[in-house]
Amino acid sequence: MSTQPRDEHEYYERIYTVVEQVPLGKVATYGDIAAIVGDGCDARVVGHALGSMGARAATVPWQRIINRTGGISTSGHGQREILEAEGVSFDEKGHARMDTHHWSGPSEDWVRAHGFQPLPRKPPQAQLTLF
DNA sequence: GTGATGACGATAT
DNA sequence: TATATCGCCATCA
Repeated sequence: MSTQPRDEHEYYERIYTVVEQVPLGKVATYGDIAAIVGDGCDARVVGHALGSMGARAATVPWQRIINRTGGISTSGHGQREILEAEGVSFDEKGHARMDTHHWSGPSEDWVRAHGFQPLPRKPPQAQLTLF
């Protein structure tokens, strides 16, 4: 089989499923969602998926997905206001406090149950002034 | 099948 | 830390 048996539409569905796992008051980056979905999924694909779901937006917390800089990539959708209503704090520069509201990722049990990939976190001591 | 686009990420300066 | 440039992959024309 050169081509994969799964439907192309399921590729986006997979992304929506992961995004729905983001709890209230938490935010995740496009890269994080892509990493969990795996299968070569990238941050750009996640952005397109969220913009192409249409009616699915009513059930998918797309507003909790922001770029790696903690800024809002969208405009005219009041995404920042929604996040503030969710309890997410923003910096004076318009950047969300990723250090406080960054989603730790889904439970490994959930990930394994759905056949997804764990969230590969970067080494924490790399930016800590461990002296 | 090729080229261009896009709700991005990482690295370099 | 912010800006600039390249790279990444899927979808559309």
